Amino acid sequence: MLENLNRIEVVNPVDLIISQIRDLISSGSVKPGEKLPPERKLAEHFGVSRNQVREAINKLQFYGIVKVQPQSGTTVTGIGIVALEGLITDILKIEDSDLKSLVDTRILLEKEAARLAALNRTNDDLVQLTNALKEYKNKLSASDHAVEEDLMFHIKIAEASNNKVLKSLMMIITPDIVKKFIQYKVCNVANNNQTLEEHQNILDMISNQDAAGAVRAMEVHLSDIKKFSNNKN
Amino acid sequence: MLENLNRIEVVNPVDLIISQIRDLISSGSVKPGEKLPPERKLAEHFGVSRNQVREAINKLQFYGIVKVQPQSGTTVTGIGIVALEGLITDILKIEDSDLKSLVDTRILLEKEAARLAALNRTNDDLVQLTNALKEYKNKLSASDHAVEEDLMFHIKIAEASNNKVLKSLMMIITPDIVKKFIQYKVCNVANNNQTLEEHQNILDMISNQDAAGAVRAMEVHLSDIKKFSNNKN
DNA sequence: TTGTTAGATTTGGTCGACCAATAATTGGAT
DNA sequence: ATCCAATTATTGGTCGACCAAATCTAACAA
Repeated sequence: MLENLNRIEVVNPVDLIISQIRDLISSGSVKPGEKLPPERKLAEHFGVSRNQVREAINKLQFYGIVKVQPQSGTTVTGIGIVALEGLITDILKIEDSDLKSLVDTRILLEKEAARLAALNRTNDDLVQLTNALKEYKNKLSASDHAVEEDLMFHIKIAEASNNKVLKSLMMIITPDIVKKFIQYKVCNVANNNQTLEEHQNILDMISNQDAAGAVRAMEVHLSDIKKFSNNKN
Repeated sequence: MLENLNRIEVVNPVDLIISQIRDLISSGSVKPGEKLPPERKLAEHFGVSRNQVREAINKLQFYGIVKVQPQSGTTVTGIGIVALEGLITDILKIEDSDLKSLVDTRILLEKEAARLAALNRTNDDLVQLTNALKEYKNKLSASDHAVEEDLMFHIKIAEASNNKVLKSLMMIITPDIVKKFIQYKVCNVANNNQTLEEHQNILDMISNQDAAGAVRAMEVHLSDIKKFSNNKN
């Protein structure tokens, strides 16, 4: 019965304003490098309050579409078509993605991170990794729930890879992975002692600067997760 | 002379508030799942206006640290340590990264996207890719500057891969790549006709569902860029 | 004609007050 | 004692007004 009722579309007004401004850019009215009309004009033109326009511009700034300069104006950065193809809503909305995409992509990044870490790690990186592993062990013996420490170890690997972009991307998807894992209660599946051993293996390979070995160790480590995600979706 | 003067630290007040709230979370005063103190209390406690607190909370919501529920409160999501290790500032600040990291990571993502696209592409994907290639060709013959159309083709490949996360990540780093390319004037280096041919090759491989071939074609296509980035940094 | 400067205007940033929806409290009926 | 409805308090959201910095204008001097 109820499912036949149309879902009420409660559209956020700022999202509407965002797409309006987007149209302004994609139609060519305002080209990259040029200034957006002032907030007051936009507010008047759209028939909304200035605060709504401000919030919309704020979001656009987050996405890197525009850059606001106090007491001067808001300029459109030269990112062009890419962000305008109705894609804005896609960026950073990974939470709707299916678990498989998330895990597959994570594995891709993690393997590369392990490889680069084996090649580029400094001695300080090894210390950091060892510490992270130790903290993970401690947390495990205390509370048998150490998702954050687990992921922290992986983040440290990304750091050791000396590729900031890789690290940033991993950090972008990591929270979503945690969310999904908690949602599906993956933790119960994992054997914590085995995880610990696998972490140690990865660390050894990185320590020995064995790139291929590190990739392999990481692959083994993530195989369980991959299996799980394949079953789900 | 001038370089001996200390640079004036013009710290954004909201960033300070953000770290204050972060401390509130990492110190354990507010655990994941619990509610943050109301905006008014926070404003009073920090001795700032409520708007500043609102803006800070807005940013935290963007980063996925908290979730605001109108007329109810702001709850801390369970993302834990990861976002708190002083890492917030790292996320999405890819623009400071060196070109090599950017290009290396892009190549990693692009090869995987090409592989998955060859495996998963639908007929509609082929139409989209063909159109994107055509638009690129048109723009080239008209203006010999078609960076956006070029990248659009790559985005379409990511779409055809049927891995939303991969696509999102590519879209996150793409604007930065464009920026760097314009900065270093990479466009002059590129031979546009050759690029066109390479795009056609990739499309053919994807069309034939030849995964290995698609990866290879993508590798060839990006090899010039890789060479360039290796020389720079 | 050109360069400079004082004033007016426009800009995004900030603030305090008010709004509607939610949550908490309280009072009474059973 | 328990449950429920009406009331009150609290919450994030919205708005219009004001602020200081940047920009523009134009008048004046060289």
